[in-house]
Amino acid sequence: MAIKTSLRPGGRSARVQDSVHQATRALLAELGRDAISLPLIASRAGVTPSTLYRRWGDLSSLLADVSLARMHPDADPVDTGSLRGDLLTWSEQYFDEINSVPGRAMLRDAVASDCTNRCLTILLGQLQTILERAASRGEATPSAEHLVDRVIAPGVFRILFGEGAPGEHEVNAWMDQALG
Amino acid sequence: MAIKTSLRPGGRSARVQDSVHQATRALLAELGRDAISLPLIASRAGVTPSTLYRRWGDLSSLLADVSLARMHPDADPVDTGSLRGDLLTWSEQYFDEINSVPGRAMLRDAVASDCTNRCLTILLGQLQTILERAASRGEATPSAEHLVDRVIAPGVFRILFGEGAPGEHEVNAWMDQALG
DNA sequence: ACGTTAACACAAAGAATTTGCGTTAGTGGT
DNA sequence: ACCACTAACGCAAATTCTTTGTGTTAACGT
Repeated sequence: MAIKTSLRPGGRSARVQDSVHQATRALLAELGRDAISLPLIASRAGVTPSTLYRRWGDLSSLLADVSLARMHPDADPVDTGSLRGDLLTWSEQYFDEINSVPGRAMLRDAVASDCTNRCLTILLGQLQTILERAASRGEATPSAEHLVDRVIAPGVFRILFGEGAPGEHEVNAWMDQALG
Repeated sequence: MAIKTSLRPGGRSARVQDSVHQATRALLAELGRDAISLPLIASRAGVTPSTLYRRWGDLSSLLADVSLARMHPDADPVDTGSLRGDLLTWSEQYFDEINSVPGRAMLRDAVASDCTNRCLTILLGQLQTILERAASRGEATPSAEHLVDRVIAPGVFRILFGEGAPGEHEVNAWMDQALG
């Protein structure tokens, strides 16, 4: 179910959201993904379950929302001095993250709910900052969409459907083809 | 949850499975994905809900199992006379199918449960028959995994995270690069 | 044919989800 | 600053889903 982008972002709604997000992260760390329920989060956050059901719809949507919110303020991708280096270190880190147990759980929740578009937006944003940095260095840059098609998509597909994250060698080959 | 590959595939288990699969397909067609529940399927199939919970675990796993079972006996990919033609017509059909509303629902259920490996197996099987046919014609053939990385993964990624299925022109370009 | 046990039925207990209605507190207008 | 409006929440009852314990059936091996 889609997250309701609150039409009234004022005091109380924001407080509830903060409280719920915080409770979710705490329980996620304490008990793990499979041991938490929506009423449990509600009681920890000091709100009634019906509030969460009306606002988020179900557990998957709430967890995806919380995970994606945690993703935003991550530091900018490291600057290695070259586009190729930036992309390689960033993608390695990215694949490692979503290949971890909580990472895969987040992916599943994101797919189950309907915030895959937010995932893509965040992803494209990260790539964009890398690409703009490269452009400011005078390097020739492909489009972010091209990188997604040639590198990110194969990696994510393997993590979701295949035998875990792609090897470093393979990512290198994909990257060469994408940049060359 | 993973599907329990019944250690006792004899009469009764098989009958129950048939009944459940049939009931699921019927309800899926009558009411749609979002209106069916596990107890509902159980009552239609003439079994108790606890049987379904013990055997399939949850609704996503059951639906994914039913969908994947429907996928197997599909006719072999059409023979267009060339590897490139075979792959293009097959992939177009494949993308159309998983981009449909029930197709996307199936994908979500497959990701939510743990039968993504079965998805990949079926996929590789289809590609393999196309590749073997091409090999028997004397054509040079890439590996099935390479095709997955270069063509299938980008398409599936777009359907899951992006703006729907890739255009025919784009698939053509991907295919050219994968084959050439 | 017989013993073994996986798979199922039944039912009760427990948890999650939905829903109706009253209340609180942002929001916009005066 | 005050007031009217209503989105968002609290509460609680009703419903539905899920789990679990126990007994029974029937498939499988010998």
